Amino acid sequence: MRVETRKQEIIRVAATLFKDKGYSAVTMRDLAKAMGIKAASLYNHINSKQDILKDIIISLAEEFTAGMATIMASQVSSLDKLNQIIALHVNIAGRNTDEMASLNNDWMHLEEKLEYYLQLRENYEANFRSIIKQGIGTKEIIDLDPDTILFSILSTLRSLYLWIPDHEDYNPNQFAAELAEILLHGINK
Amino acid sequence: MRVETRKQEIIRVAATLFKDKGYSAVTMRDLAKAMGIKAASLYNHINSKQDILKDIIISLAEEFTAGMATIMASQVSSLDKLNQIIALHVNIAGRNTDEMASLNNDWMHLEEKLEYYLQLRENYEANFRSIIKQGIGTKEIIDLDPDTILFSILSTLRSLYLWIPDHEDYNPNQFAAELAEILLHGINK
DNA sequence: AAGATAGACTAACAAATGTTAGTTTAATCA
DNA sequence: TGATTAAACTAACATTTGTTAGTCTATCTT
Repeated sequence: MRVETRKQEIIRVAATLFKDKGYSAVTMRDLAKAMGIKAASLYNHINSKQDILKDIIISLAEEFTAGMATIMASQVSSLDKLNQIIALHVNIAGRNTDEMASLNNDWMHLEEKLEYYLQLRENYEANFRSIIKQGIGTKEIIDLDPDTILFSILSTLRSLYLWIPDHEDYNPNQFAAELAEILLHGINK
Repeated sequence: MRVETRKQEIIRVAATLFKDKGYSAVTMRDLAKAMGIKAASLYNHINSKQDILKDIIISLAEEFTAGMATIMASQVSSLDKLNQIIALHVNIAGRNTDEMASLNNDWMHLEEKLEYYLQLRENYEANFRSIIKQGIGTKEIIDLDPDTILFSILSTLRSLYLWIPDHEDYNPNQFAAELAEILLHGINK
């Protein structure tokens, strides 16, 4: 089975609506209308609105966690790890632009899974920070506050979901390289 | 009159609630409870929920517009203009962390003022982009896609409202300088 | 003291919201 | 063919939501 189930279709359409208006502002009737059915019919496929959000966010968060684990295990320089992280974000964001909006903007509306999500995020950022610190230790990276460096890079990576849909002709690999150039080497000539 | 009016107090408290849950998820009863009064009492001071959002966002957007106008008029290098922009964001975000959340996350819920807001934003970004292009022209800035450079820097500047409250001891001027170092010269040693 | 004002209250509203129950229809499988 | 299933429907529900109307009270102003 390679085809999308009705449930997956609902979740995908929900993500596009969530991207534009946010989870709280999208009603089940909005979602139903976008699907061409009545709101009650949605419940033949999904359990609740909350469940849709959970499916969108948790699967994405776990994909980032898995990607980071691979990077942490690779035996390369800190700078190369940062390059891999940038490529990871470009890759995941490129395949999930709508879903990334929910991950970034609606995670606080998770209920049962909120704590789990926060654990994944803290773990991800801790790994990211440790790579930066290691790079500072080996003098690959300038000796500035690791939190500020992390904040700066991660802010840009988190916003990729906004940039990508406006540049449909972009080449992921080339774009990741250009972004790495800007983030790691700066823009000053 | 230097003291806060009741209306200003309501708007300020609303901004803190909007920051945590977003405009759509905050009810007038939530806001009333945070103020220690009943929801109906809010309407002795404000016209509507929408009006609160408008006040928060438009005044901030106009402050950015004014700041950008000053920078555009200054006769300095492109790189120095970028430094001024970074300082502008650190300054405004530092004094309005809660309000910045609405500007970033809830602008799409503006109704009558949505078009006006979008005009201000487009104008702001056009000025920002022109500074980058000029810098590329004078070889101050590397010759990469101006849109990508703008995206990268602006993503970080837009996220400042998240960084600042977690670092209460920060020195705005020193922080702006450190951020400029990272954004303009990169982190690679 | 009288009047005005600021700012709270109760009561109520129409509309919107997430969801459930039970039913119908059309396609698939034995 | 008959049974099963996937997926839609109508109707309704209990809450929640933003807001209005009208009232009361305490504090200023004249």
